[in-house]
Amino acid sequence: MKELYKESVNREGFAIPYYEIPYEKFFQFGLSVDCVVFGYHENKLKVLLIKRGAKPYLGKWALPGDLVYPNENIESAANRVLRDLTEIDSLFLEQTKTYGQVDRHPAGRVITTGFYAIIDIAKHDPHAAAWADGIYWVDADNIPQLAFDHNQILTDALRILREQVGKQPVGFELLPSKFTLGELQALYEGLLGVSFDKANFRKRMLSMDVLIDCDEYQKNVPHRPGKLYSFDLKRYSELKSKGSNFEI
Amino acid sequence: MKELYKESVNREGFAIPYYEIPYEKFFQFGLSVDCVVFGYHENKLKVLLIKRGAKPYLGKWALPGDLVYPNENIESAANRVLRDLTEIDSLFLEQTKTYGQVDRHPAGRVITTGFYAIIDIAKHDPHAAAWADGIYWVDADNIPQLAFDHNQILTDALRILREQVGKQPVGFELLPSKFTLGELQALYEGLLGVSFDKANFRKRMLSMDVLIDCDEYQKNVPHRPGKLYSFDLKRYSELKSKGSNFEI
DNA sequence: CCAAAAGTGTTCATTCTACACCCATGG
DNA sequence: CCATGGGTGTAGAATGAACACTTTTGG
Repeated sequence: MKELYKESVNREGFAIPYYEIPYEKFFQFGLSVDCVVFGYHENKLKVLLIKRGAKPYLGKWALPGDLVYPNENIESAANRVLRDLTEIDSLFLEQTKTYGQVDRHPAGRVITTGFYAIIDIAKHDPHAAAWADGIYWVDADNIPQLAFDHNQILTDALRILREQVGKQPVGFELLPSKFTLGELQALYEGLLGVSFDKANFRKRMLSMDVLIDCDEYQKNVPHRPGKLYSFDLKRYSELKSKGSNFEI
Repeated sequence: MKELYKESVNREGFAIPYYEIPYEKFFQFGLSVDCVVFGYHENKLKVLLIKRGAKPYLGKWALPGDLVYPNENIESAANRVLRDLTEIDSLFLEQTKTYGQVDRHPAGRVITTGFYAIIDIAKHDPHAAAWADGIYWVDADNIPQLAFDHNQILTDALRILREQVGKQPVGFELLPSKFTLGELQALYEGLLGVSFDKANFRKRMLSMDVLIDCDEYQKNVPHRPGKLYSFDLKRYSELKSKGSNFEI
């Protein structure tokens, strides 16, 4: 590949505006998106993995992702991938990082942009899209060997999720719309791998003023039923724009 | 452009492994890097801008950047751009975000990955690379209209810098290698647009244990000379890996 | 009755904030 | 002498950690 460049472009030769250098050499990149989809179930953080239904890495574990079409924005492509899996559209979806090692894709120079998404497992039942032979929720702390550089992409996404969860109420996206403070605490503890004092955790959460008291209680639990809360997105946005940071 | 895709690929038709679909349609992307280079001078945060020496946007203000060569890693390209400007190699350089609006580049589909870098203005005197007609330090709070979507890229980089500066000692990269606590405080205040109590700021900084007392003092200042400190990168890395976070 | 998890109050230590005050230098 | 910024100590407020205790449900 080295020769491609040497043959066509002389670095010092940039007195020629690059706009007028034969462009074809530069327009050889492919672009893809890869989504790290997080869910939470039975006290454990899960990641959605597929078994690839296409070469290369046919039959191997991978992150759901696809090539971006030439007429498609990157974010749209990521949304499309998720829609193909979950049938829903407006998910929490955020760019993580872009990966461009020259040799990361066997078929040529493919750049990939990572995204992370969060979905409520109870509410959505993802199914294999056309490009996947199967789809599975895998424990985030027990990830198999993945295709391409997907282990790296996943590790980075996990780090970013953990950074965010302590600073924004990202956690609420992982829970059903109504939840108890105990469930919320278990979630945070699971994500961050630490444990909090119950009394202190509640005080902090309630003082953030982003929880709506639903005036409802758990039912059929073999212990005192917990009060249900939901997340006040509107209030959160207001406070956020005023500079609050929601540190745990 | 819409037709390109429709003509060659039927989404439902992905029973055909995409690896075997004519690949040319997907390998039409160009990739570039754009660097937001920060410096600090006379109590003000500056950004390095160029006047473009090439079409498109010839003669307009822009961020320094260039197309990535097909055999070149993204980070290497960003490093190359900076090296062309500053003649130095190992700068603080970090990816920010990737931009891929379909119509962001008039010459075709060009994705760009943003980076931010920090250099000590006193130590380096950047010069126009071949692709630029001129190069200028511009006040970060007074940025002109830039080419492409560079205003967006810059805004994002600025936000990320501010987020980082409160959490990591990024600030030290902006100062000369030996500095007084007063200079450090002025830097933080300038970056974040807030002011700190002198006594408290010093206590916090010194308690972080990442400053080396140089046992030297300022000279020829019309006030009591301040003690000079330098940043202990090694110590910082140690503490960082143990989980310290250096919040201000 | 017990187990299990909800929910609350209080103490003590730590950290943060504000502010007052002294110090060393050039002019 | 003054102006300027360097440098430090302390009181009181706010916050955080630890822990003990009560409550409500199902079994």
